[in-house]
Amino acid sequence: MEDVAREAGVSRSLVSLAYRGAPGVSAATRHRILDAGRRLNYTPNQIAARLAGRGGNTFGVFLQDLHNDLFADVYDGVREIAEADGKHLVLAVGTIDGRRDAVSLQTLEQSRVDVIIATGVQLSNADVRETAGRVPLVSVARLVPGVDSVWSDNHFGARLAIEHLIGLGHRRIVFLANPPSDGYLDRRRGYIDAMRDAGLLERVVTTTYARATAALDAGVVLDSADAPTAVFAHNDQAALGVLDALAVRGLSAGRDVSVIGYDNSSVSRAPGTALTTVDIHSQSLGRNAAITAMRRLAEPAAQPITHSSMPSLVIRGSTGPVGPAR
Amino acid sequence: MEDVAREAGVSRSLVSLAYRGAPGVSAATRHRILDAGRRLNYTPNQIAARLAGRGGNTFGVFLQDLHNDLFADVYDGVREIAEADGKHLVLAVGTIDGRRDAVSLQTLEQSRVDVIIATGVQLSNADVRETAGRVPLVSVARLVPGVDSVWSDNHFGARLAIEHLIGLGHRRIVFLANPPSDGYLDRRRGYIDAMRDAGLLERVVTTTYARATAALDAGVVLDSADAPTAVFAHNDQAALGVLDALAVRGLSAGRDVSVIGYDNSSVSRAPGTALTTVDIHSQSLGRNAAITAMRRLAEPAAQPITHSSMPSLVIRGSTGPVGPAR
DNA sequence: TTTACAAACTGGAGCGCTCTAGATTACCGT
DNA sequence: ACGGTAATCTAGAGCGCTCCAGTTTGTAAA
Repeated sequence: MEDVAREAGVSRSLVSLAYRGAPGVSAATRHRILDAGRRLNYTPNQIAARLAGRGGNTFGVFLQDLHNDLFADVYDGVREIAEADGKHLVLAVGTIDGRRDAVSLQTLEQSRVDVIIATGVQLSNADVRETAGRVPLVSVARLVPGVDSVWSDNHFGARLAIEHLIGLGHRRIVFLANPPSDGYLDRRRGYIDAMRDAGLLERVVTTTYARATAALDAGVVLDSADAPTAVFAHNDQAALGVLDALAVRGLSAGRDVSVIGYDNSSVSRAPGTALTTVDIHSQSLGRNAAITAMRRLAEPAAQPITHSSMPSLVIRGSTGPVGPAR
Repeated sequence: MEDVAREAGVSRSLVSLAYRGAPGVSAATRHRILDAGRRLNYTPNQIAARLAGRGGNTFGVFLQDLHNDLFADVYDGVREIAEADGKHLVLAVGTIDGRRDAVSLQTLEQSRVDVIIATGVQLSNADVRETAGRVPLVSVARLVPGVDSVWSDNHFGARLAIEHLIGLGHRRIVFLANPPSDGYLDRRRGYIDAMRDAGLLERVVTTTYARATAALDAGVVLDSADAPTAVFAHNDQAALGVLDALAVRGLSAGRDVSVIGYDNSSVSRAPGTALTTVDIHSQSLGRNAAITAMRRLAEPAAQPITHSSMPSLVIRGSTGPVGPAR
């Protein structure tokens, strides 16, 4: 920067302003500076800028796993808003078993991002709250009491799914559940409540977040004596696993067994998949998370913000009336 | 850090060493320091560390798109190696149309990553070479002359695919191609060469990197008068698009029309998809990219490294003998 | 011409760390 | 007891930028 300043015959400060597009630099001088920079092959040093600067323009984004489309959808939403506002995004990726979550969040913290937008964190509410105590954090698609949350009503969504199945005549409906943990219990509860209300027997089978495991666990259920006529999966990845298990058995989704997912991640939209699912409007969740993050930065001391939204049912080919066969 | 030093009764330098787990700090002192840090709620500042430090432990990773499993696979491979070596990873995500690639790479450059590992860049060879001139760069799954590349022989892979189809009796085989651009022409050439060698007529239909577009373009082909009995897609995403187009038309992949993809991204493995594809061993590509990056850091002036590997065919359910019907 | 005020520009302090070179302490054998 | 080596520890410079508090220049009103 020193060199560029000398080359352009101005002070370092002015070079800084010019590169940031800040006001207070005449058009002619700005042009002269950028030209000099180009001649000297100068690239501003983001790192130094972030150390010296006041901050406020870097968002950290935590994503559980890159193999799950949902998180890509959320990211798209965050990016749309953040980018329009000139914010930088720093990514941290977790693992499907959640074992790296703490480390990944710590990385973001140590990179001094101004706010963390976290989706798919598998830490306990208490742990999330703890990091949120040190750096502003907005939780996406999960309600963490006391922490900014952009959230979709999972209890209601699960109800929506079950009522759809019941409407189709299904009575033996199993819930293929995520590992029980703080913040991810409401879909399960929604299922149980909906089943009880209908006077049906609930049956919960716990699986993991991995598609392959879900396929395995679904397989066991499908092969059991009292196999269900419908399975409600805790998310789309798991539902795809169910579809896998069906395919292996030569069974047809929607005809032989109905399967319904959750998230409406973009993969479920594909005609080849045609998964009936509960839409949490993930991209919009991402957008709202970014907006919430900005609000938080503007007012660091404000009360925790909770943005709730209602999911909706998207009916595709993987659900259908209960057939005579099973 | 100053505060922690005072609290622990040592110098700032020693606090630095203690937090980095560097040698030259007695066990007792280290413990005392970390304890003091905990008491004061201290978190090291990565940004300041990177500004002051010598560098060499931060990798930048460019991924084309989070919706394509291939890139997640590559990332997994990179992460495995990088993490084992204590390297930090900084991510930059492009867009499916490649329009943001230059900006994303610039971001990495400005974050002063020590080396960029790039997969799915849609810039020209010249442009890639230019950034590679300013910051060490290793290109993954694409051969950029003059730039470190970890690459799989696409020409050979395409041949493998076509020969498999020909072996099954197919003669009308269309190639659903990616937009022609530097570095992504070899699958197309491999297809053409293989077809010519077999005395067959080549038919190339260009599509994009988006699954939905591929479905559309495949649909047009499938509906045409001289519809093919097999389609070879430039990658798995496009192949999934073909599967979508088939599903919409009530056609069965493998029975009515054979479809073969490219990449063996993890989604193609799922039993519900069962896509025959060419395996580029993406995770291994990622691992080798990380290793190459380290080599480059160790010897900045060495000749460009090219790591080639041979793809292999993975036969699943989406290909089969040409039927009587079509 | 003088005064006033905005626009354009500058110098220097400081962000929180790492690194180098040197000062201190501990420990060993003789 | 003593030099010598290794293990600890410390002071201070500097990484490349932004920010603050000015100083200078330009321009319009008096």
